[in-house]
Amino acid sequence: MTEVRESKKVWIRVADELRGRIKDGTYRPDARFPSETDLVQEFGIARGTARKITARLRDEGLIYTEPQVGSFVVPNDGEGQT
Amino acid sequence: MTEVRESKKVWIRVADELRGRIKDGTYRPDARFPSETDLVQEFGIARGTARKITARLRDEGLIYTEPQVGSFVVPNDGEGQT
DNA sequence: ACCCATTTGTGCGTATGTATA
DNA sequence: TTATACATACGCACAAATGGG
Repeated sequence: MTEVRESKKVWIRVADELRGRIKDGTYRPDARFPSETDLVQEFGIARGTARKITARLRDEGLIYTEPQVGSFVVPNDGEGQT
Repeated sequence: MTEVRESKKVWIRVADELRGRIKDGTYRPDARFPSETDLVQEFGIARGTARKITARLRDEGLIYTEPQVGSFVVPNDGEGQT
């Protein structure tokens, strides 16, 4: 045991990674954002943690969620707007 | 507290029961295996739990699943195969 | 071809138990 | 005690494919 996890919280690290993907265009506006299950599988985290992460990104206004449908990247690049 | 440690987990208990039915011949080779809904009703469990159980039995090679059709007991009891 | 019930696949919402730091 | 994290478990909703009439 005694694993360090880089002394950073898992949800913080994953959220940061996802935030980066949105900003660098890996996840484009209006495109589908990974489901909770997707995040669980890709990052090997618990579903509760995945929920916490999407909730956070939603709170930051980066994605929006449609219940029973999925989450999507918020349209609006965030720059070219006068 | 009331110590109740009968292998608590629901999915473990139900999976064990179903595994037994396959091995004792209650569910015969090639016969239809209960659908997720059937398991929900018979054992009073949630569908997610039923899915987890069928996934497990599938992983054990006891049943196989055809999407939109159902699950079936794998032919071959597993006895000596020359 | 069409409807309809069934069944699996998928996705989110919620709660509880356990373990760890 | 609290926060984090994972596993389990229940609920609800919708899509797509299959199969019987």
